[in-house]
Amino acid sequence: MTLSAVHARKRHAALTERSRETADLTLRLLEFMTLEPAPCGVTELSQQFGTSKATIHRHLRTLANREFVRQDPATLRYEPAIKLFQLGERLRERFGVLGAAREEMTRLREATGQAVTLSTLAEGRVVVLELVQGHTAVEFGIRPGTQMSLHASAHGKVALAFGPAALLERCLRGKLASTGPDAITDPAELKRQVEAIRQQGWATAANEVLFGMNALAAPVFDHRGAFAGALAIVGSTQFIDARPAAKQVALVRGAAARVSATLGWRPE
Amino acid sequence: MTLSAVHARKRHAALTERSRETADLTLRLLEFMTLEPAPCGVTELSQQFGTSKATIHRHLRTLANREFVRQDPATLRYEPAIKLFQLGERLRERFGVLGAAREEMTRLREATGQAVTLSTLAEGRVVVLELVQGHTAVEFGIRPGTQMSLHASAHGKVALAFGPAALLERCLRGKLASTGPDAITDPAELKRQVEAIRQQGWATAANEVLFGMNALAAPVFDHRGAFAGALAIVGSTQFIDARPAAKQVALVRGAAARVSATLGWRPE
DNA sequence: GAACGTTGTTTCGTTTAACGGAACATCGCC
DNA sequence: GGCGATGTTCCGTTAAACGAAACAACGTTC
Repeated sequence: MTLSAVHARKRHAALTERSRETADLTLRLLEFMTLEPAPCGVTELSQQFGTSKATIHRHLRTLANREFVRQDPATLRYEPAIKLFQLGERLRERFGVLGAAREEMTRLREATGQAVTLSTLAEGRVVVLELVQGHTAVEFGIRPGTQMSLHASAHGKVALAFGPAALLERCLRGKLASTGPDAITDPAELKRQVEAIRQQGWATAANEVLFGMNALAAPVFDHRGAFAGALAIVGSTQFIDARPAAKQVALVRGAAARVSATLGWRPE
Repeated sequence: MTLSAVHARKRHAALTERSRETADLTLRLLEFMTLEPAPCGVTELSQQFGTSKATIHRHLRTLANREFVRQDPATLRYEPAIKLFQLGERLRERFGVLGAAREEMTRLREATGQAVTLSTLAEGRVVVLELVQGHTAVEFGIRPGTQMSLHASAHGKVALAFGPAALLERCLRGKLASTGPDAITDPAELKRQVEAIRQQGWATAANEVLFGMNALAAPVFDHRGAFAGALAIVGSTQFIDARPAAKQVALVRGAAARVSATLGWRPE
């Protein structure tokens, strides 16, 4: 092995997978274009990724052949195609908790008048799976696909309290970024709160994500008793107090428990 | 050039992009795994795609590095990761008609009691963008991401009537597959119906998708007057008659018109 | 209206990285 | 304990990805 080869190998290992792989560029392109708000041009992308226009063009063609992206006939620019959305929806349906929760979500909305959200824990991330709009005048827009912070949201704190222990440990080790006015930033305080949430079986997060907003979340478990997600009502602090009404707590916990039961969970 | 090389070249041209491109395999893998209901194994995939296990493994690693797929630590099998869902949701939000319609959709649901769906026309396909659940006991599950047939659904027929003329032409030339009990299969009949829909400004499709189900759809236009999608109520034929009540028609058409207005459309 | 500066696209020879066979490391099962 | 699965790694071969440069099709500018 030559010296430069050794260096190349080292660099490879060091950067933990550089853009060595060609397919990798295709994936990066797809992701970039999806996060970009407007269609992208070949030249623009070639500058962005530091490669030639020819390469970008070839990759876009590959993506277009599989209908992952499309080219606007008028502007000649490229953008993600509808297929990506359709595949994403397919993936959503994989989460059993969603099917089990839908009915209960609308019922909870009727009972509370507030918007209802369902989240799940996937790959260590809390992601909103579904939203049922509330009946209030102003609506908070926690759209499906949104990723909630672990330490500064009701969904996240429920996941910390009832999800795998490793998740909490990792979260406590990391930096607790302040995502909103009243977000928790002290690890000790977080640990204390999570413990309380585990005891009481529900969590709130007033002014943690957005000022004036609160959520009340309860855990859902699957047939093995493993954490499957969180069900929550979300709305103005005017309707969901930092110390929520006993009735609201009972409604959310009840709904979550019934979803758990649908998933085959049986309380010991 | 050898003879086999000539053949290979010919095959390449004939099949209009075979699996020549390597990135192409990555995309096919991603799509296949998403449509598959359960996680996939390397061996299984290598048989499915007719390549070596080594190749499949390398591609899966590439996908995993970008977090498009994940490997179940327990079973070692691979499945699409949550990122795909998140990207799909990003894409959905690109459709302006969705943001403009959300409020009106819940209002229409309140007024009619039926489930409300919004579709758009993307790359010649009618795709359901959003669903607002109804208040009825049994719910029809037209989930977001679903692709509706052009000729045998209310959404599709509205697209044919108010979308680009080329779409209708192409549809009339193709075969009209029967997707439900009362689906239209005769091109002449379809042409006649589409004409009527264009005149009256709305469409129904009783028993076309599913027996006992009907939908009532009206078109939405953007600021340029171009077809932007369709708004519909969907429910049992018990509630939405094949000849729907005048009030229902007025409600749906009114809602669609207000969404159009939000998009900047002004009636001449 | 001709010259220019864009854009996306194509070609082509070089070189890199994708390829598959085979060996390897685990695991579960009989 | 050996068998038959699995997923993973290695390595020499070769095919396909690469970038430079030429190209074609617009818009703009002087």
